[in-house]
Amino acid sequence: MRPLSHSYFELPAADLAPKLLGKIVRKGACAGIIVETEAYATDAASHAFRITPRSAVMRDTYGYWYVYFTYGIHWCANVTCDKYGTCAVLIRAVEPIEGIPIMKRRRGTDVIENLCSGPARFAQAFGITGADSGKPMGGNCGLYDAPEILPEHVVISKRIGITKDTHLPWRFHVRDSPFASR
DNA sequence: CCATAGATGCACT
DNA sequence: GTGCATCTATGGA
Repeated sequence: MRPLSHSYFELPAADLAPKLLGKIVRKGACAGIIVETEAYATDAASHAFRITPRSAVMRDTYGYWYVYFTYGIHWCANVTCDKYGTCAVLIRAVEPIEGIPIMKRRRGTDVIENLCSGPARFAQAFGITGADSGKPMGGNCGLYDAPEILPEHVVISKRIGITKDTHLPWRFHVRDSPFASR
């Protein structure tokens, strides 16, 4: 399994987000196919709207993990990108492929469709936390190459769970995937 | 099926 | 002190 070419991460988030659909994400014994992403740039909904110590990795890197804690409970995992800008792609849902028993144990459910169908569910199932933030792709945790999803199978819609700049069509998911969020 | 409330803690203002 | 790039349980139709 070949690591995703570093040139992918040079792209702005809105270009990279649909290209990550169909690619493999792996951490340790867990692996899956990315089926839903969102792009965040310097729009008002993004943590990069104003750079803080937490979000500085979005400005300073591309091809790194940016993992943040929210709602007192959840971790959400992004891939930083854009060689010349400040961007990240949020991984919102994944189709589980390997390490499914581990995911079931971490998530506390046997329902496969619920293991990784949401950004915090995915992070919990894969064991991704703040300890992974600020690290480059590769090693224990990274993205791997796989065939692209055909454009006619990519659904473009508005981002979910935000209150600002809700009009931007920056959510991408695989049509009819039972593993996407709802 | 849908809608709402509560959890829970940290970053940021 | 405010507000989350969320999830789950619960209650009603």
